[in-house]
Amino acid sequence: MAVTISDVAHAAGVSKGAVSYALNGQPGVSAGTRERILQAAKELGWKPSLRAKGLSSAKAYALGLVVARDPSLLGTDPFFPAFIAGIETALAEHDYTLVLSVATGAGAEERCYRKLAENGRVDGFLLTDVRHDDSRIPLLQELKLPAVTLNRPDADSPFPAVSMDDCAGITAAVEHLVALGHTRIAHVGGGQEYIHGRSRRQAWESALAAAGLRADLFAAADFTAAGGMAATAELLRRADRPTAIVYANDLMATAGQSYAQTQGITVPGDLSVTGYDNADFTQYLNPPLTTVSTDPMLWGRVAAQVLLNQLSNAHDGEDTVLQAPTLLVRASTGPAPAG
Amino acid sequence: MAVTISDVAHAAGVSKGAVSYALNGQPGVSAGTRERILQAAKELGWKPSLRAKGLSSAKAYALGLVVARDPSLLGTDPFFPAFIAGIETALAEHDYTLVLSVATGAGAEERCYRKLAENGRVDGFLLTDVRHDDSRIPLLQELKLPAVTLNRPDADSPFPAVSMDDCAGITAAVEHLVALGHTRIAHVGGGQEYIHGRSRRQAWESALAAAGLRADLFAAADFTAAGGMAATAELLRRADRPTAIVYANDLMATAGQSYAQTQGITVPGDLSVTGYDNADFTQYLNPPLTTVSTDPMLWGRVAAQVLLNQLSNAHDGEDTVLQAPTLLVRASTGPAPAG
DNA sequence: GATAACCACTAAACCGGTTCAGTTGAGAGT
DNA sequence: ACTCTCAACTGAACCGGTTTAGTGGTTATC
Repeated sequence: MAVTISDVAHAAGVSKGAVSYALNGQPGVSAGTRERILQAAKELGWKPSLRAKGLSSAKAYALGLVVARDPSLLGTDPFFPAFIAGIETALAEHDYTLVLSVATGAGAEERCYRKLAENGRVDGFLLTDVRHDDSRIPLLQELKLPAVTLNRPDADSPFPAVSMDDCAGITAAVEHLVALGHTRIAHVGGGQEYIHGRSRRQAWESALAAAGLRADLFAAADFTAAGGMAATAELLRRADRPTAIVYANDLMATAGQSYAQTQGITVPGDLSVTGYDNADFTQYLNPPLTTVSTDPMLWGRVAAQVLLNQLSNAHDGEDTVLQAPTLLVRASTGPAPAG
Repeated sequence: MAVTISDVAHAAGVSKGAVSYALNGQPGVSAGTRERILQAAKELGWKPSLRAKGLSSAKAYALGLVVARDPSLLGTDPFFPAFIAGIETALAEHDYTLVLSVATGAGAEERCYRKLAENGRVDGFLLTDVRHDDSRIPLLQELKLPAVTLNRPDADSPFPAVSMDDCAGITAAVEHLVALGHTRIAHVGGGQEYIHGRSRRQAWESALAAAGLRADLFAAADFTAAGGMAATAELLRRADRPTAIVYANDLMATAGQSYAQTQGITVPGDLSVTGYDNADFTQYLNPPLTTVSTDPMLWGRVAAQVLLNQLSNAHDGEDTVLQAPTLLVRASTGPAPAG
C-alpha cells in the first residue's frame, strides 16, 4: 500500500514519534536528525494520511458550505461559483477542502448543518445569505463549531463577519439616476428576510432622502426573475409610474427590463434600470445593464481565510470589511424622460 | 466528549467487537444481544465516528466533483447548481458527502484530482464536461479511483457513463425551424473540445441533412456570452446570412439575440433563435427564448447513484441513458422571413 | 561531588472504529 | 461418553497518525 510513518521511521532509523516531531516542526529532534528524517520522507514519497491525522487530532480539515437556495434560483446567480472559486484559492494553500451541501425544502437546511457537524465532516462553516434573526447562529453555537458570516447579522453573533458594503453600490446607482434628472426612482427589493435584501432597500431609502426625494416606490420581490417581473408590473401600473428602477439583483433587473419592453416601454428612453451583481450575461442584454460590480471571488477567499485563521486561533475576532463594489454604467440608464 | 463504541459496549455488557457486528448487521451476535446493543446505542445517542470508520476501512465516504470551468462562465450556467442539488439527494441517503473543487488555470485541474485522491478525500469522482480524448480518464485509472462520466467519452473509458442525449433536443430545434420555413439555419457551436460541443454540432448537421439542407453556416464559439456574440456577428455579416440560429447553449443565444437586435435585426421577425439548457432567465428575455429543457438535477442524482453502486460493487457496468430533453418553444422563433 | 535541569529520543498509549484469531458452551452425531 | 461442529462472543491487533511518560546522557548549579 501507501508508505506510512512507520516506513519513514524505519528508513531514518528513528521512532514514529520522532518522525511526527520532525514533520510538524516541533522541538524534540536535533537539526541533523530532522534533516535525515525529512530526507527519508522525501525519498519514500511519504504523504501523511489525513484520515489518521484527523482521527487523532479530531479535525476534519474541511470547511462546510450549506446552500439553502432553490436550485432554479441558484442556477442563474453568478455569486456562488465565483464565491466558491475564491474559497478554493484560500483552502488550497492549507490542505483544506470544501464540503458543499445544497439543502432544498424546509428543515433541510438545519438537518444539513447538524449532519455535517455530528459526522465531524467539517471544522467550521461559511454562512452566506444571512437572514434577519438568523436561526443558524444559535444552531452553530449549539453545535460548537466556528463560522464566518457574510455581512454582519442583525442578531447577536459571536462569529466574525466578512462584509462587503451593499450601501455604496446602491447609493451610487441612485446618485447616478438623480444626476440624470430622475425623481421617481423605484426599488425592487430582494427577499426582506435576507439582511442584504434589507440593507439594499435601506441604502435606496437613504440615498433618496439625501437627494430630497420620497422613497415611496418600493415593490417587494424575492431575487427571482419571476418575482422581479411581477414587481415591475406592479410599479408600472401605478399612476406615479417610476422613470427609473433600482433592482436588488441582476436577475430581477433582467426580467423587469424585458417586461417593460414587452409593454412598449423603452429602456432607457422611458425607463432607466439598474441591476446588482454584474452577472456575465448582463453586458450582453439589449440594452446592456447598468449594474453594481461585486467581487464574490475575493469575498470567498477572504471569508475562508478568516475561518482558517479562527481554526488556528490566529484570528483577532474583528470583522473584515471589503472594498465596496462599484457602479458600472452601461446603456440601461439614461436621462429622465421630459415632462 | 462524544459517546464512543466502548461506551456502548460497556452499557450493553459486551465487547467492542460485538457492538460493531450488531451495528453493521453482520453475523456473530444473537438476535437478543443485537437488540440489547442497538437499544443501548440509541439510549446513549451513539453516532459512530466517520473518522474512525474511515481510518480502519480506508474509505472517505465522500465523492469528488472537480469543476474546471472559468468562474465567470460557471456563473451563469444553470447546470451546476441543479446538478449538485441532484447529487445531494442521492448522497444524503447514504451518509456520503460531496467534496467540490473549482480548478482555474492550466494544470490546476489535474493537480486537483491528484490532491483529492492522494489525500484520500474521496472514494470516486463525477466527471462533467467530458472532453475529446479526455486526459482525466487515464489519470483516474492511474489514481485507481472509480468514476462516472456524464455522457460516454469518445476515448476508451472503463467507467460507466450516465448520458443525456444531446441529439434529440437539437434535432427538435432544427425540425421546428424547418417546419417554420427556414432554410438557412446556422449553428453557433460550443467548445469543440467538449464532447457535448461536438455532439450538438453533429446533431445540427444530421438534422439539416435529413431535411435536405446544407450545413454550411457554422460558427465556432466557446459557450460564453462573448463568444456567442462574436460568432453571431460573423454569421450576420455573411452574404447568405442565416434566418435562424441554433445555439449550443442559452448564454450564447442570449448574447446573440441581443446583438442581432442592436444591429436592427428583429427577433423573430428577421431572425429566429434557439438556445439550450432552459436557464431560468431565458423565459424573461425579450423575446423569451425557445430552448431545450434539460434536467440536470435528475442527471446529478442518477450519476451519484451509479457511482455509489459502483463503490458497493452493485453496479452492472452498463451505461445509463436518461430521457432526452425536450424543446420548449417560446417567442424567439417564428416563420422564416419572406424572400 | 551530588543534584538538578535539560536535550534528544523511544516506547507505548491513544483516537474510535473493524476484523481476525481464539475461547466457551451447547447440541448433534456415533 | 466422547468427539466434532457451530454459533456467540471476547481480546487483541490493526488502520496511521499524535502525544505523553519515561530514559539515558550531557551540562549547569551550588
